[in-house]
Amino acid sequence: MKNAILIAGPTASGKSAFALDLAERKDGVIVNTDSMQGYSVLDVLTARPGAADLARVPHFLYGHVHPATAYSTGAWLRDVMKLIDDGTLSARPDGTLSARPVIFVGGTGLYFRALAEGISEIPDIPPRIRDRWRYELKEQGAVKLHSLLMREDSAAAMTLRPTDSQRIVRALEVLDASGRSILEWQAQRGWPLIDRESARFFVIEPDRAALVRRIEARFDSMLDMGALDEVKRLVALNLNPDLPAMKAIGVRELQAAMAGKIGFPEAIELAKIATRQYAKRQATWFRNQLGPEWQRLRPGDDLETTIRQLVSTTT
RNA sequence: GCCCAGAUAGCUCAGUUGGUAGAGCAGCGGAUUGAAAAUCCGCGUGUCGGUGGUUCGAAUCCGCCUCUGGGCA
Repeated sequence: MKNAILIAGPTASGKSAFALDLAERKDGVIVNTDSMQGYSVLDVLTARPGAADLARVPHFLYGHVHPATAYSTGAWLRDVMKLIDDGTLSARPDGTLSARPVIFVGGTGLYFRALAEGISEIPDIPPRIRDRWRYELKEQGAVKLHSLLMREDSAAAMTLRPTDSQRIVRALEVLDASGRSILEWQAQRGWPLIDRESARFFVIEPDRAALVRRIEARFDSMLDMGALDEVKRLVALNLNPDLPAMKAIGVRELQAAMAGKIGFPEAIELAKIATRQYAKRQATWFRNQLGPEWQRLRPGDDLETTIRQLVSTTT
C-alpha cells in the first residue's frame, strides 16, 4: 500500500485529534493501530473516538472485537490486510475507487513494527495448546517453565529471562504447536504491509510533565463520561480476568473500588499512576525502537504546519 | 498550661547494645517478533526537624527550641 501515513504517540498525546484533522483535510481514512481500542464495550476507558469523530472521517478497526476475544498483533495485521485487499480503504462514498490517504494512528509500538517492517509468519496456536501453557504458567510459575524450555529448546530459553513469563509461554506454545523452535520461525522475516518508500512516519513525543497533566485531566473526564458504568457492563460479561480487554487501564482499579476493596479516590489515583507508567513505556519504545525514518514531533513543534505540508505534498 | 508519642527519601515507614542510613510505593532509565494498556530488567534520588552538649565517633544518649498527633486540664 502506497502513501500510508503512520502516527504513533503515547496515550493522551493528542495523536487522534492530529490524525482526524489530517484525514479530514486530505479526504483520508483512519485505521486504528492500538491494541485496546479494537475492543467493544471499552468505549470510554480506551479513549476511543466518539460518534462525532466517526461521522467526520471513516474509521476502521475500532471497537470491532468483543472483549471475550484475545485479540493480537497477528489478528490485527490480518484485519488490516483484509481492508487493503478488499478495497475498503480506497472506496469512496460514491463508489469510485482511488488512492485515498490511509492514516494509521495509535499507541502500540509492536503493531507499528508489524505494519512497517513485517512480522515473522508463525502458524496459529490451537486454543487448547494456548490454554494448556497458560495453565502451566499459573501452576508452576515462570522459572520452572523456563527450565522446561531450557530442556526442550535451549537456544530460545537462553534469549529469555527466567522471569519473563509471557515470552516463555509463547516460546513453549509455538514449539508445542509447530514442533519447531520459535527462533526458527522468527529467523524468517515478514514483509511490511505498507510501501515504506512512499509512507510518512510521525511520532508525537510530548513533554512528560505536560503529558501527566493531560492524563490526569482525561481520566477525570472519563469518569464523567460513564467509565464506571462501562466497567459494570464489562464485569457483567463475567470474563476471564486474564483476557487482554480486562487489563485495560482503569478496569481493575474501578472494579476494586466498586467491590469496596479500595476507596474511589485511591482507585482513581492508581489508575492515573498506571496510565503514567504506560505512557513512560510507550515513550521508551518510541524513543529507542523506531528507526530514523520516523519524524519526531516535539513540544513546540507546529502540528498545523506539519499538516499543511502533508496536505500539499502527497495527495 | 501540663503529660505522652512522633519528626529519617516525593509518600508510608525500618534502623539491633552509638560506627554518617534502607525497604515498599512513587519516580527515572532500559529491553521488547502474535494476549504489548502485556511481560521483564536496572537505578536510592537524603541538611536523619533545628540547635547546643556528651563521645574518637550521634539518626541513635542528654538539654533547649520548633512543628504534628493524642490525652489531661
